[in-house]
Amino acid sequence: MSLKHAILTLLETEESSGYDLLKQFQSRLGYFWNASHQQIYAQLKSMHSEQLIDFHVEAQANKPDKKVYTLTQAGRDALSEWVQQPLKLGKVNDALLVKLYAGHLADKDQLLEEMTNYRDNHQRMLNTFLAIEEEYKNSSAKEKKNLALPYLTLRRGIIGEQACLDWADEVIDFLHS
Amino acid sequence: MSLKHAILTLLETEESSGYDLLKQFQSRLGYFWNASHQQIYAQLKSMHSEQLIDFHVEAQANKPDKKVYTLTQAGRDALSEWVQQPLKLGKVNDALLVKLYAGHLADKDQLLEEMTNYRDNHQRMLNTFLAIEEEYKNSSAKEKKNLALPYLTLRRGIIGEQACLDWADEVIDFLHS
DNA sequence: TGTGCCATGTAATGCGTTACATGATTGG
DNA sequence: CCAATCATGTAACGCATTACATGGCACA
Repeated sequence: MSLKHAILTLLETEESSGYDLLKQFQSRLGYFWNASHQQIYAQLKSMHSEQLIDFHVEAQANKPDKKVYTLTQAGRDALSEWVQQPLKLGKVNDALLVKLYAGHLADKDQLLEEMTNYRDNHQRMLNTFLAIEEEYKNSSAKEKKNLALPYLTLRRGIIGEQACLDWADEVIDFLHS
Repeated sequence: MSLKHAILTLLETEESSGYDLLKQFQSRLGYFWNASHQQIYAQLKSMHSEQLIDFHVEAQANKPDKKVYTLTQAGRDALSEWVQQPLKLGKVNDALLVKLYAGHLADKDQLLEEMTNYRDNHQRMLNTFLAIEEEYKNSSAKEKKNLALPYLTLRRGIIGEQACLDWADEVIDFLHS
């Protein structure tokens, strides 16, 4: 049950609405967590009933009202307790690899298209991450210090995406031969 | 719903019991799919009721009987149809990155232990994969040709694990500084 | 007038985890 | 004698996906 902790982590940095959290997951945090709006709203509701978070409604000009959530003390405590606990290894479930494994049942062009599509998607992600890295590198020494840990998670994204591209190139080469 | 297709893929290569499938996921296929025995047995049951697979009971000396499953024609068809369909991008949910992001709430030693543990696990995986790669490289030309696609999925494992190690080293360096 | 963004939700179904349950055989 | 491996399952619960639902504002 870690969507809960991902949300606590984001709220610890800044108060946000469900919609804000969604946007964060979709953009710069896409590397480490993904969740649908339905999941997020449901989770916020249940966290509120557990009193880990609180909210106030904020009216906006020309936009719908939003519920802005903040951590309670109990939420802060739950988060630091969780950070202290050891994790177990995450599991890998990669449908693309299943498909490749069974690739003799598809035709080469089909697989090639799948692979180039995969490559393009990861190239796009990598570009996004590299742009964020540039921003980080151009920030002040003080900011760099504050953002050191988030920066390391970004590095995971960059290194991981680069690995995806390297592998995709190997596969594409093979399929072309 | 892809555990189903992962199982079809394995059965397409060779008939297996639920237990055999579990072992395959745990060992050499660990990189691309993981599933618990409960999940596997439940899935086999439901696939059998959909008539994608068939089984016969095999008695063994000094071991419990086992149910050996094989693909039906419908199963074969379902698999090739699935291989033909485009996939959507898999989602990333990495609790370790959430933890690092919120790492200012933990103490350095705690994080270091978590990271070295992570590093060790991935080193172990990498070693396993490299050993399998050696086997592949020493096999006959004919076998190499047959195993070309599974070999590419293994490459994904090797490249991915290497990326984990590189990243872990960056993080560990940072935490030591 | 239609597309897309902002902003929030409910309901049904499907997938995964945890806990519980059994029982023989092999090797140290 | 104890632990591990082989081999199979049920039941309860929690997490994720898909489909359905609403409604205003901005921009072309």
